[in-house]
Amino acid sequence: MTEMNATEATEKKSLNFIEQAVENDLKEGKNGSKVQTRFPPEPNGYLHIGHAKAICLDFGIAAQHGGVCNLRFDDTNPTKEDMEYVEAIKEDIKWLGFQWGNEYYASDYFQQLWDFAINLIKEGKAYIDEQNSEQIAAQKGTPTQPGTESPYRNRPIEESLELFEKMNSGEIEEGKMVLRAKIDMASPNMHFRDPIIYRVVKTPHHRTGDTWKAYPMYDFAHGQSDYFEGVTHSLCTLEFVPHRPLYDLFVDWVKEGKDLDDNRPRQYEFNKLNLNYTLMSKRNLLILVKEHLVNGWDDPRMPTLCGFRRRGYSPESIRKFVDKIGYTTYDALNDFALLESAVREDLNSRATRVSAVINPVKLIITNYPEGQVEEMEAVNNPEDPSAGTHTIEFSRELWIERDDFMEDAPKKYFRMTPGQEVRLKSAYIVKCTGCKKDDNGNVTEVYCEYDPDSKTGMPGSNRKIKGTIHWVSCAHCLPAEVRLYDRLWKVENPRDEMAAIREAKNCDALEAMKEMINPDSLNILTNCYVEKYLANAKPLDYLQFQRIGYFNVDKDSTAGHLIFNRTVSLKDTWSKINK
RNA sequence: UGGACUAUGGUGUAAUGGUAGCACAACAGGUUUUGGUUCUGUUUGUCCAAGUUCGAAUCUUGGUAGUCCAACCA
Repeated sequence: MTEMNATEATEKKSLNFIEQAVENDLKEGKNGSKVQTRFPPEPNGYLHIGHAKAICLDFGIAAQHGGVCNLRFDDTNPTKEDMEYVEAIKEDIKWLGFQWGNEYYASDYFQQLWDFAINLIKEGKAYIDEQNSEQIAAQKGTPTQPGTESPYRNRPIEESLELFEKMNSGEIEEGKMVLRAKIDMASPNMHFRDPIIYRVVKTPHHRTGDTWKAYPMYDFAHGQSDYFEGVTHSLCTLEFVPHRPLYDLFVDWVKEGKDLDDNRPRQYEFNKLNLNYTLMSKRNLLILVKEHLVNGWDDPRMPTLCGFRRRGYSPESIRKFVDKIGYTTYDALNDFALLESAVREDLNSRATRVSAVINPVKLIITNYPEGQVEEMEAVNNPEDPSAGTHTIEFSRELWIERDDFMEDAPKKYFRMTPGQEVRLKSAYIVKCTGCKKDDNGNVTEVYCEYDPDSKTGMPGSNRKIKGTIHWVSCAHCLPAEVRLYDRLWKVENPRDEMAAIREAKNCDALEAMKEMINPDSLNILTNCYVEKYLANAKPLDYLQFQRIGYFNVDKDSTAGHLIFNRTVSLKDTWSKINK
């Protein structure tokens, strides 16, 4: 854990149920009172915020007890995996603020797992099944009915041994045979009904190439890998609860006499993250990317960590959010507003305040001398005096937000309207005198007169003025593109909704997605102006466009074409009143 | 109609047999050179029923509702 901030570290709170279980294990002296965890992603996609929840726990539990958390890539299915994902995953974990101990790969254990499988065959605990997947599935039974035994279940050990070698040598085609553990076809736990533990895959593996043709399944790799590494607490999400007895069984088998009874990994399960208006599963995110419904894994509308990063979320805000939602065994649906409150809270304390006008209309100060330019002092962050100030040029012609002028304003409108005084942030108090309109009645220019004694810092500025608006000087600003994001999905629970649509329309995932997607999730504004101070802003410089929201420079931004992403808007009580 | 798991304000989460608390959201007000921030206050909750107990959100039983499990995915 690298950069925990003070509030995170000192905020004392009750232990979650996993932390309590770990404390308890320690007290009982299990695993020699040692803690070791692992974060085990499959390199088949980019990490999303649900993974962040797992990462915070895996690394957090280890750190709490002076243990280590290793990174282990669960790369047992070469058809889906790629080194591109390995690199991206490592980058995202580091960005989140965590450092793993060792970097392991399940593929490093292929030989050990193979040897173990051979032993099981020799002990009569595994056999080669030559049936196809349909036959095997049919014999599996149903949750309410026991399965039936494969005709190959009791074949001679020598035969299984020989065929297993052939599965790996390339002589056997994919799907023609599998290795199954001989357990219990009548078990109420479906995972015990002679689970497939090895299958043939001829796609080259991203690390081991074509060395192997027979690959272990998840259930046959995970527990053993944990055991090989010395993992004590194997933390995963709730859908693996039914796998736990199998996890324990295989660990028992692989340990067999080789280690102390108590020295073993134990699986603990917590609820995975569900966010409303968000689709989380990697399978579906992959469809979004492949079908170009979004612009890549790091599209700022994606719930991926790289998406949040590009959008302008800080790693601290994501950790804060994860900390707030907690870990339980309840299948919760979290409110996206909680994540937004976490990022606002974090960015409020650190973002540099700047001036940007995203929907401009010209303001002319009719009594301000033409050609005159003043340098005004702008506070970088009122929450943090040490952040200092920067200068911003002021002149006769300014851009202000179109929203900040109304010819006929309602009673509580504190902004620019004829006859009303308003403060230009960090500059002068002005009184609106009117506006000019085109033939269609659109306002083209707004006019005002300034009070020369009211400059910020001078005594004359200490007047009570209801409204303060931001501005940039027309002759001293930079054009910019601003991208406003809204939720990607129209429905609150896209996961359930998608299932419902697919059921009702008998359609594929893509079609259901197209029906749920929010057509207004991206709004590109090309006619924006920002103050010159932003000429050299970089991605990951956290910014607040005053009175608008938090923004971040997009990775595609250039000096000649500035692009900003809105991370999240500021809370806006006015728009609520106005409704 | 098999097994496993779960149920606390709108949402999430605490309470470990002893005052139901916190955060977000919502609402009202004060402060404010961001209608931001901040501060104060308000509204809203133990799924149902029976039992055990001096005492139950917590333990028991029975309901009800939800989640997961029948991939040669992880």
